[in-house]
Amino acid sequence: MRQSQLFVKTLKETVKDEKSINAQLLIRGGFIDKLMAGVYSYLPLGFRVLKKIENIIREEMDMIGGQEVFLPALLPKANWLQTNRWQYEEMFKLKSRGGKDYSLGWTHEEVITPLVKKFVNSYKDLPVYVYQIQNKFRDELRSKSGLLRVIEFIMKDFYSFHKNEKDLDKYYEEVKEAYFKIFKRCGLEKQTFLTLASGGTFSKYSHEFQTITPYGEDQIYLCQKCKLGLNKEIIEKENYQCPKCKNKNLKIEKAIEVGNIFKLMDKFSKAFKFTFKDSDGKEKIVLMGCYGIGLGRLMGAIIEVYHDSKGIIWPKEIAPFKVHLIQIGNERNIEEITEKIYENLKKAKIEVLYDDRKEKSVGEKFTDCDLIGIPTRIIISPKTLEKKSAEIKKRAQKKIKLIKLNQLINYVQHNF
RNA sequence: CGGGGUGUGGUGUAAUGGUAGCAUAAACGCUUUGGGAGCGUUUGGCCCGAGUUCAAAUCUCGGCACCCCGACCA
Repeated sequence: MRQSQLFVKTLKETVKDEKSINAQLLIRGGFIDKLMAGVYSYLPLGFRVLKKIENIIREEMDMIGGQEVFLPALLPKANWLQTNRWQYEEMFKLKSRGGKDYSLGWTHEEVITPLVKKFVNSYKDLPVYVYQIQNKFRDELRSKSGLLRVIEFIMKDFYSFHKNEKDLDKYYEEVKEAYFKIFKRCGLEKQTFLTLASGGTFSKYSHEFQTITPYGEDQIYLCQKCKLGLNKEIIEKENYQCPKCKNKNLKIEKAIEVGNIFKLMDKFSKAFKFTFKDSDGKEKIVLMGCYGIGLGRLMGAIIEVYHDSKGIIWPKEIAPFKVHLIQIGNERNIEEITEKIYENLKKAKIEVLYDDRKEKSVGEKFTDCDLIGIPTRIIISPKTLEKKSAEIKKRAQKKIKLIKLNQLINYVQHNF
């Protein structure tokens, strides 16, 4: 993509109505735009990142047998009455002209449970794994911290249906592993810890995936021995000791909840009378699990972890582009050479953002480059051309390297 | 929802009752090209409404919006 054609421009200064790092950098870099408190538009660069995250999640969910669907966001009152959640405070409600009540979906158990029930009669039909990636609406009392707490957001919600607890337990562990893979691919492997949370009425524990950053809004207690995280309710219940390894050396860390998984057990299947005929001929209740990841929050969390004073430092797999190609100097031979490199990078299927802006000063191009945070920077300038080379620098590192022009594409293909 | 704060060109700011100014961005021209470069010209603004006053960006009231802390977040 040519930077000269990007309709969104970077901002030089911090905006005054955002304090959080993720919002500042995303807005200044032209990744997102705020429509109102807690509601953001994703702009071309930001949408590319979002799609990268979405695809990672999709691949890992498909890998464990997930079947992707797309459920409505506009939901009927009747289903919420059935589970007694019509009065839930965080739910946005609206009325049609004819006076019918609707809600915007803040979670989808009330849709997915009766849907799957329509097709499942026998133990032979189980288990079922279904997920979607879709907008959710939650009437939070206070949106805050940029993408970390919003009222409209894109969420991957995954639901599993099982014939018994053993099967649910086994699958729950598989999802846990898939989640670790997702966070690893997003660059958060070292910072993200499985954390025990209260399971509510469903089971003893639920699990959160907490990413440690100084700017997190949650607080967890990380066991220094087994690296299990505990939230506040749990440590009080467990008497300030890790329930897994009985260690008492717990360190308080600030963290962002980037995912959570629950065993719903029969809470929703009961409400919708979702039963099946088991192999012993008996009618039994279906057991459910649910597994969520907020995509925007994950994106925000990544920035809270990966940035410096100049801007974002995207992890490789979710960066909007792999390479930021920058032309310095407007002499015709420089332009011709850079254009050719741009075309060759595209032909080699390397995602490239090409700063072909003629009127911008060198300093501004560098500043924008650092702000946008694409992993690899390639510069073509009179200086590099003297040596028939291009300069390569990684965003996360200081050292620069000259690579001969005729080896450039090959080098990029094999090293990044 | 309780508390605190803030609304001035696209962005960032100044003017505290008396001519709305500066920087930056944008447009045009010329120069310039390894860390937001220079000169000249130009365009564009007081969140909304009511009130006080000779006079309101400034004071009062109401509304709207945004940020921060807390509560809330199966």
